[in-house]
Amino acid sequence: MRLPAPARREQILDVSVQVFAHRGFHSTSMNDVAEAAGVTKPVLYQHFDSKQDLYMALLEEAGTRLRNAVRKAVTDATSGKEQTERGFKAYFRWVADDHDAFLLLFGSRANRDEESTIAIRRITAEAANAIAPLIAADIEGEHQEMLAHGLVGLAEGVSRHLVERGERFDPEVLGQQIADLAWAGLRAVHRNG
Amino acid sequence: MRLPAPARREQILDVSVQVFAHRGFHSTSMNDVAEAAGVTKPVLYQHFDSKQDLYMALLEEAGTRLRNAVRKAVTDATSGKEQTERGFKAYFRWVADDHDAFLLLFGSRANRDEESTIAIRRITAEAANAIAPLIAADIEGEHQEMLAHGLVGLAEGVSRHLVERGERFDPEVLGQQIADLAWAGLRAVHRNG
DNA sequence: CCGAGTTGTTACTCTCTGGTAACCCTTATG
DNA sequence: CATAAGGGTTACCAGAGAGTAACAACTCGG
Repeated sequence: MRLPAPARREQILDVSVQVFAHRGFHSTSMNDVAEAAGVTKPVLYQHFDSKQDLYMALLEEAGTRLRNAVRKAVTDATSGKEQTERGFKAYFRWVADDHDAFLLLFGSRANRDEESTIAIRRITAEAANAIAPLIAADIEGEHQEMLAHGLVGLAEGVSRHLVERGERFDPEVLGQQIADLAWAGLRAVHRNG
Repeated sequence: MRLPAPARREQILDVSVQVFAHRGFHSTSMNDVAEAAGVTKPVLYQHFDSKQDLYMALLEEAGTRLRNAVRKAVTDATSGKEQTERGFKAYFRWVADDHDAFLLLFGSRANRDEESTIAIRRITAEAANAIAPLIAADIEGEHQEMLAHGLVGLAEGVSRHLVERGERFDPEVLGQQIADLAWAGLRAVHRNG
């Protein structure tokens, strides 16, 4: 079945995010991707310079979708607590909806070389930076950042556990719970620190 | 420099944990490992059946050290809160001491194929199972497990952030803080859930 | 209905690297 | 000083997979 170039490009992105998400970067050959897309290898190279290039495009897209989802949710919240709740809910909604993208970025099969490591680290760092200001302002910056990365890890750990076991979950309920945990936890650190 | 077989085996393990930790599985060739150990490839195959076999041995060792460290610390604690504190402190002490092992298991360069994914998942699951009982008993089992994985992720996120940026930290102080966060957080989930 | 541009395929090349066969040192021991 | 025995090396094989050159086939405007 023939497709116009832009459509084919989109289809390749759609298909390859699935393949890479489940088998990882190194275990997936360009032939695998091509086969999954119903074409042959050279077609891939008409749209992407290299395997790395294709992979980076996927990471970029996934990261953007995550960022937008959370940013949009957090925007019109008034209190810090509300931001936290909305943020986590939006995050888990993204995980539920964009399953393969989650696995691509944070799944344990996400084999990473130099370049992709940096890309993923950047995405994680962005998430952490978005969270950092929520943490009590009288904690010093470096510390804030560290705790923020902890909370990102918290959400990541929960999601990975659920997604990799294929368990269903309600993003609203889950988000509320984890937000509660995070919020109360942060206040405790604040008090005791 | 010639070495007796057991010593050579140990040396290979020592050296390769460093190499794999920093460059990841797929980006590290057996020649790289051999070179780092100051020998040639066939020597490696006198001690390990395959690259995978060597890698699994490293994961196994690292996992055992982590498990022992935490288990030992938690053993003679009376209250759940004390267990939490000791557990996290021991964990961060392990991270600080066994740097490369941490990166091997949880670093973002930890490229994983089928087999190693399973091994690492098992280690993480063990950690989570150790934590699960600490979580208020009136939360149902599946939920407990999920929160436990979240806390593992929390510690992982904090460690990764610190280790990959090469920042120094005091395991006692850090462990106390994260334990505070976890403990207070769990109680909040308990109340609100 | 024709031909130019675009989509796709076949059939390679080339490199990298895991793994091995065959051989060479060094050391200890009677 | 002969001789195992074990530690180590050189030089190779074979497979996998990224990337490409050359060619085929569809389709759409004129």
